[in-house]
Amino acid sequence: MSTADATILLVDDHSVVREGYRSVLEKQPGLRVVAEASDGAEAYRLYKSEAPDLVIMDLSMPGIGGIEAVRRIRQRDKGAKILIFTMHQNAGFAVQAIRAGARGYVTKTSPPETLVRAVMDVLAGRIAISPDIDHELALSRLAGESSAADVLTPREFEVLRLLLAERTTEEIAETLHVSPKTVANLHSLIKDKLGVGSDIELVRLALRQGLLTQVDLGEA
Amino acid sequence: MSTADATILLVDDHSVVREGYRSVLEKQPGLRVVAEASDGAEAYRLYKSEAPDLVIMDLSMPGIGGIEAVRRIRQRDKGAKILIFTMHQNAGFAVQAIRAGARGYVTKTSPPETLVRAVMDVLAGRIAISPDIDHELALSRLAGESSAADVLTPREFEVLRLLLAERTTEEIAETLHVSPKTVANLHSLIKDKLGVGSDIELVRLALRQGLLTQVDLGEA
DNA sequence: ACGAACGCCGGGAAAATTTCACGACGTTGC
DNA sequence: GCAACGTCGTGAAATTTTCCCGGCGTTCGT
Repeated sequence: MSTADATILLVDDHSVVREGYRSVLEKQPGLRVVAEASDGAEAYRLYKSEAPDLVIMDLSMPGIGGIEAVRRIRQRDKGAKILIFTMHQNAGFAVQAIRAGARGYVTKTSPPETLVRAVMDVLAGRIAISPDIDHELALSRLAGESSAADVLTPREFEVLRLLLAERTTEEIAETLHVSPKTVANLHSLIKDKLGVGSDIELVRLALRQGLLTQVDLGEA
Repeated sequence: MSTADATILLVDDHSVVREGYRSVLEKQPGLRVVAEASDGAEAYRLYKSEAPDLVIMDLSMPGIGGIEAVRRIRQRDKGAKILIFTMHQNAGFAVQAIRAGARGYVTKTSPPETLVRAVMDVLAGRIAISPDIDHELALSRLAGESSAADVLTPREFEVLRLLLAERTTEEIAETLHVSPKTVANLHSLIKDKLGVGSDIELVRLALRQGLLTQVDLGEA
């Protein structure tokens, strides 16, 4: 393989799924998978040490999620090329990911060609969005639809995600390395921005917008 | 390849993910992937036409889900061997799947060896459960698996229902003709009885137990 | 280059809520 | 009849939420 091969870092918490990416990508000449990570923190570490040309990242992962990982990597390296590859066929997530600095968003239901095409596009400096998400975005645009993703800043959105996923304010503060006070302030601000008065309404809103899927309810 | 190869049908709505299964499985001698489906209905059709020795199936898919597909296949063929391979690390789902007739339940976070091992076990007629799910099941068994419905008194249950449906403590107090303070007391007691620390967890618990359905969320 | 605007972080203090301890009342059941 | 329990409520303490504030860094328009 040539020294001009584009190097790739895969990030997904399912090893068999990474095997799938790898299998598809390595059939393409000019691409080389050089590292794999199973969560956001590991992704950040490997990005620093490997400096890959492209990161392909899932969104839902334990600990710091994909959005936060994108934010951190881009904060360190403004030119980083990150392609989101996820099961979430949700325009709100796509908006957040792109805002955080991702250069592409492709759903896992897409055929392998779409993924390969997107990888090439992002490597060439273009933004890549899979057709189904294009459609979602078009629909939400047409509907006027002010979603959570539109009114919240990336940080707020990340905190919202963790509020829905984790347990206590303290735990969230720790994963984000900020003070519990900050999380509490953000929590309050989020409810204000979304126009809900209670946490219960907040969860209902998140459910309606597909931010929390019924199957994503975690352990018993 | 020998005619004694075990034939496999893969069912998952993510093509790149199927590529992962295939890559892992075909490294094993004696296994042969003979068909792929991307939803439950297609899985059923292909099961009938291909009569594979084993089906590896995801749970969350468009249209009829994995559980329903298992049920249909088993209804047609009581000896069908179906292994669930899913992201849902949830004991409840595992119980449902096994009850429906699946012979194994492995999470996608498991290493490839675990999947291969489970495939072999199921082909040999054994039930295969991945270690993390074993653990979940053990925990829920130990916890005595208390559902909201049986630890709460009728009044508490009613208040819970209203908490999920209405907006404020005051509104609930009015519909019940009691003081807001009483509602707050009950609210607190309910969280205590159900062992949750926050309203967010409370909603998640309610969702898991089917107390709040997605359709009940009002308008978009 | 500069100021304005905004996102992000968190302290302090007031306001509101949650939690706890306690008692009253009625019903059920042994 | 009396013990156990569900229901309702008060008051006070503990905790959380909310609001207001300033500091810091980045982006953006002029």
